[in-house]
Amino acid sequence: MKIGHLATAVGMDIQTLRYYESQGLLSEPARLQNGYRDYPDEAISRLKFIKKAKLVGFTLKEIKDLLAIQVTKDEHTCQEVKSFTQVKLAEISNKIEELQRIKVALEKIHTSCCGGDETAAHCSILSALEN
Amino acid sequence: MKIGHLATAVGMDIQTLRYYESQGLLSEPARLQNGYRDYPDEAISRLKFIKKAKLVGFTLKEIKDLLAIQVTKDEHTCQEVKSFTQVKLAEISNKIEELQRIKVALEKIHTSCCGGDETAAHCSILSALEN
DNA sequence: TTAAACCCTAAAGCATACTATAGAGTCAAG
DNA sequence: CTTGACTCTATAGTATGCTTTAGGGTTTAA
Ligand SMILES: [Zn+2]
Ligand SMILES: [Zn+2]
Ligand SMILES: [Zn+2]
Ligand SMILES: [Zn+2]
Repeated sequence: MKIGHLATAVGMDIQTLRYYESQGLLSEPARLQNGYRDYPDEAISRLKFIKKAKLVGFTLKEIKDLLAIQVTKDEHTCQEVKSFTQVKLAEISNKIEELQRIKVALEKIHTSCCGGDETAAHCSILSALEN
Repeated sequence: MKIGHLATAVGMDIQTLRYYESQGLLSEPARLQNGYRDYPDEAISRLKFIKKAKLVGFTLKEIKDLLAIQVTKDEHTCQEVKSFTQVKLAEISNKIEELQRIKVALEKIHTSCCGGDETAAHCSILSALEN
């Protein structure tokens, strides 16, 4: 399978596939005599795995590690795999908390402003940022 | 006031101040005869404004715009200022929603995994990413 | 006088995940 | 035989907010 075909099959674009290869997420495929990449069918499932993992927030580096486990499942444990989701869940929870903190602070100054069309000389948002 | 003093006063470091200057958040200060920057006292409050604005999620570019309004409050309206917090609130809400979507999806696959120390051959996390 | 502490500029590096550009070879159809 | 579609490599650019590096001047206290 040539790269354009693969890209279409998985809904990614060609440069992205070459980029993933450069980052070690996709192993170097065989080459045709003209030098074109020639992917095996498994490349499709590997890329779908990558897509799903991205959807749940994993970085490419993490996905690379997950893929390494996936191809040698027998040599790894559920514990090991679960620690990935554990860590990522903690990260995401922290991000959410941080954003909620920001949101609350922002809402507070937002609601205090009259939003009118008089001059901002008395604006409580600006005052809040000044003090 | 020299840059080191100012940096200490606001708890930022020197390079950051020079960076802010390069980005137009801090106006170019006067120079001493030896070429050293010589900041007026107002630089402190300006930097505190920047810090607070960062804390509620504004980017440097947005802060630059807010500062421009702040120094000419009379020529701007509350409406105008409030639109900044409005937009930012929407952005943050979206980010939170996206993260919560991810979190739910991740929790789902996380809890389905036994987390045991047998081999990952049957791991439901890997299966979830494969299908 | 000399060493530490402070200041200067310009440019590059970092992290992330691509995206774009330049310059060039290959292939199939008309 | 040429045009368009496809592929290749290598390199640089994007966004964000710094941080680091390199290579030098200046000031102050001992
Ligand atoms: Zn008002
Ligand atoms: Zn207002
Ligand atoms: Zn298990
Ligand atoms: Zn498992």
